[in-house]
Amino acid sequence: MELLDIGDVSERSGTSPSALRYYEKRGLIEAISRKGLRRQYEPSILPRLALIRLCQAAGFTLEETAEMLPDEPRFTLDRDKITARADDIDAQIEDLEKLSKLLRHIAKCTAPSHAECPNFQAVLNSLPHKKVPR
Amino acid sequence: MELLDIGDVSERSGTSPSALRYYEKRGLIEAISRKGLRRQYEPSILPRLALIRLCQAAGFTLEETAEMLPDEPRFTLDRDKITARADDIDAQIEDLEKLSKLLRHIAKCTAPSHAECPNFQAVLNSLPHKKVPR
DNA sequence: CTGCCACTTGAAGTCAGATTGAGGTCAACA
DNA sequence: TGTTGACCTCAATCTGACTTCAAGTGGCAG
Repeated sequence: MELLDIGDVSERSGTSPSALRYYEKRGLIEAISRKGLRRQYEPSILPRLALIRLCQAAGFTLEETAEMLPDEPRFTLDRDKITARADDIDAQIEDLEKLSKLLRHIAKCTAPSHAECPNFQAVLNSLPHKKVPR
Repeated sequence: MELLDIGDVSERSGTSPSALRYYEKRGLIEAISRKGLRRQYEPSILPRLALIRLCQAAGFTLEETAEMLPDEPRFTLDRDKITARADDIDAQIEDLEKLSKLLRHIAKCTAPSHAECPNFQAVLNSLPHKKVPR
C-alpha cells in the first residue's frame, strides 16, 4: 500500500506538519498508522485536506468543519449549511464592492475633508461591520 | 465649547469606551482634555472614528491605520495605499465569487464524492488562501 | 454631604489557528 | 555504527483587537 509520510502530505498539501498534528488533535484528520513515530496517511488524506481548506476559505471554523466532515472517505457535506454559507459570501461580496468603490473614491476625491464629502458619508453608513482578511 | 465626553463618543460612534482607550494607547486618537478623570473629545473625533472604521473594514490593521491617519483634523489618507487595498479587495471579490459558485455546486452535485468531481477539482486549485470573516 | 455610577487605571484574559521550544526518538544513509 | 535530520510530545507562546477584572475616582443629583 502506498501510504504517505507526514512529510509528503505536508509538502503535497501545503499544510505544515505542525498544522497536521493540530488538525488531528482537533479531530479533523487521522493517521492510519505510524512508521516509528512518524504518522502515515492514506492517500485520501489529500482530497480531505483540500476539503478542509475549502471549508476554511469559506469561513467555517475548524470545529464546524470537523462536524461537517464525516469519517468515511466519501465526505458528504451538509448541503443546507453550505448553501447558507454561499449566501453569506454573496452578501459579503456586495459589501466588498461598496467598500472598493468607496476606497477608490477616497483615493481621488479632492473634497477638503472626507468628512465633508456626501459620497463618503453615504457609504460609510452602509459599511459592513466585517473585516477584510489579509 | 462643545466637547464630547467619552460616554457620548462611545454612544454616538458605537465604539466602546474600552475600545476608545485602546485606540488611544495605540496612537489612533487623542482626548483633548479631561473632566476629572474622564476623557473629553473634540467633535471631530466622530468622523475620525468613522474613518478608522472604514480602514478596519478595508482590512488595515490598527497600526497601519494609525500610520495613515495624520494628526490634523483634515485627514488625508495615503492614496497609493488606499488604491492598492482597493485592488486587493477586488481580487478578493473574484476569489469569493469562485468560492460561492463552488459551494453552490457542492450543495447540489451528486457525484459520488466531491473528490471525483472535475468541477470541484478545478476550482479547488484556484482557491484563495484567505479566509472569509464571520 | 452622601451616594450613585459611569468612568479611571494596569494587568490579565479571550478567541482561533496555529507556531515555537525543549527535550526525545528513530529510519535511513554513509 | 554513527550521524543526520525530520519527525515526536506537551506546553507555552504568538497575533490582533479588544474585553474583563479589581480597585479606585469624581461629577452631579438629591
